[in-house]
Amino acid sequence: MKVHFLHKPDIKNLVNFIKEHIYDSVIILLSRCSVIYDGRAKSTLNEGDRIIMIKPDGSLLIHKNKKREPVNWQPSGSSISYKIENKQFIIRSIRKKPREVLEIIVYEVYHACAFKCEDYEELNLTGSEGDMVDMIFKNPKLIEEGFKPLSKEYQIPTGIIDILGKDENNNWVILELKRRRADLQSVSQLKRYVEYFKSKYGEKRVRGILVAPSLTTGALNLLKSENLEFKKLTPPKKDQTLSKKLNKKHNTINKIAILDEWL
Amino acid sequence: MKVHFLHKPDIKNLVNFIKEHIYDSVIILLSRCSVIYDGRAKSTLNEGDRIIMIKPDGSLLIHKNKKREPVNWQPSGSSISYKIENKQFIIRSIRKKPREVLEIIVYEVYHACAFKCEDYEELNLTGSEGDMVDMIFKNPKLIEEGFKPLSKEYQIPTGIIDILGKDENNNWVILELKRRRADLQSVSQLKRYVEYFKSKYGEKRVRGILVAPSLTTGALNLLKSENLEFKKLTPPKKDQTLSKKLNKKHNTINKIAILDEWL
DNA sequence: CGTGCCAGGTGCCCT
DNA sequence: AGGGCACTTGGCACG
Repeated sequence: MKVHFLHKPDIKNLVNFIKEHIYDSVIILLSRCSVIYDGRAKSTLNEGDRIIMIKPDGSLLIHKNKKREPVNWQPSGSSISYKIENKQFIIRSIRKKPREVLEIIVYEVYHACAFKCEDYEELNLTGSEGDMVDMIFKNPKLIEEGFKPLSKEYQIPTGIIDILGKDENNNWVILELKRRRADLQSVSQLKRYVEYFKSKYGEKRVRGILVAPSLTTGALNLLKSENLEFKKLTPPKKDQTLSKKLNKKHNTINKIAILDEWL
Repeated sequence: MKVHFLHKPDIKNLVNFIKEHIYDSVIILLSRCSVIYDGRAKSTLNEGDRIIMIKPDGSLLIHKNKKREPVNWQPSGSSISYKIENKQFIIRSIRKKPREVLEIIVYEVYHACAFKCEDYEELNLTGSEGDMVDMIFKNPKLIEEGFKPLSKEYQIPTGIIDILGKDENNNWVILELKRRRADLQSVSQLKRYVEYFKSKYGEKRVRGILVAPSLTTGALNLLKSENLEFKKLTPPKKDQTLSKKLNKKHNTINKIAILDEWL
């Protein structure tokens, strides 16, 4: 059975339900609750309707009716316990390191379900910084004619250089890549690497290039005043076989079932 | 009615269910699905069991059985459409800016619920950077004897200074606060502000202090080599009335119902 | 483990 | 709308 559920369960049935499915299924509670959290920070949340999700890996999410982010949570690896107290159901999640305690006072559960969530597929994502790195190593002249990339993720005391290379005049070239619009922080990061290299190899022999699809105004100003350079480059989205397949299927079906309309 | 649900719905009932509750209730689908996303990046996710959550504000989450983070999502403000295609249910979410399209091919819905999620309470959180700012303004000698904070969030061309002040010798003092262990990036940030101030007021008249509970090794090294300073300070967790109340209640109840045990 | 840093980061606040 | 940045950031990869 994929899904078990209880509608408006009494507290006894709820406890048994949790006991049966915890650490095995994803448990979802549509509930009225309040939340206390104490850990890296500390928070309280008064009584209201929320969705509680408890995953088999110990992660716990409490969602409000808005936004992508949970209002409270505990990451995977946390351990769950629960008890009845004065006819209220209390869920406690404890994270060991750093020590964080989350406590949910559940006043009412409108609906509970447990989902034996079987999933053997991983996300296949493209268009990230790593794809930019690959692209530049395959085709270095995207940076400039004569650019020779030497190593990626090159470690120095002040951080990790995305791509280290040399230009046609044998100057060191430090690339800092950003998959999205680069900001002040990106410039500071590049500057930090360049300054270390300059202290080692001399002012004249080191260049720093920020590689990104665009720049904020502040970043551009700082970049110029620091004699750093900018190269416009957008992260590539690789052709994904599956994506194509699904889209094709999609299109084929469209021809057959023309009447289908988006609602 | 707080919660409506369908167990193992056929596709027609499912469509009506969605039509009835979308943009009004939080809809949760326990489903087998695949996902295509194209926007800032691009991804595919093959068939598997996942939890789909659609909130009234247009945010959409697709959760696997692990981790705190959704595997795919769309933030609030996105618009949802859906249709039947070859006996499969397809959900499409479109975000306008930046343009991002998410498409879920739903092969099977094991269970669907819609939750009229009424919530008038906001999270009350303490222990954040803002609390550190307040603490320092209330008690400036936490930084050092004679420190005078002058303004918070002081804007300069290269960013925003957390706290700007003067020391007892009338030097400018720039504080960069971190609520958690400070890293290389924190030092770079402070350095960026300090360098702007030095270029305006001269080398000798400007100090930079990183204020945080601790430092990474790399950050400490960089800080020292840049003649910046460190002041150990941990963000305060304010006494939260509600938290106390709940804990007290909790304790009182414990005395009454001693037999309750954590499971 | 700590260090460093990317992320489709998200969300908040300010101009 | 763009900028700057905090976040209980989470998550990953590497030493």
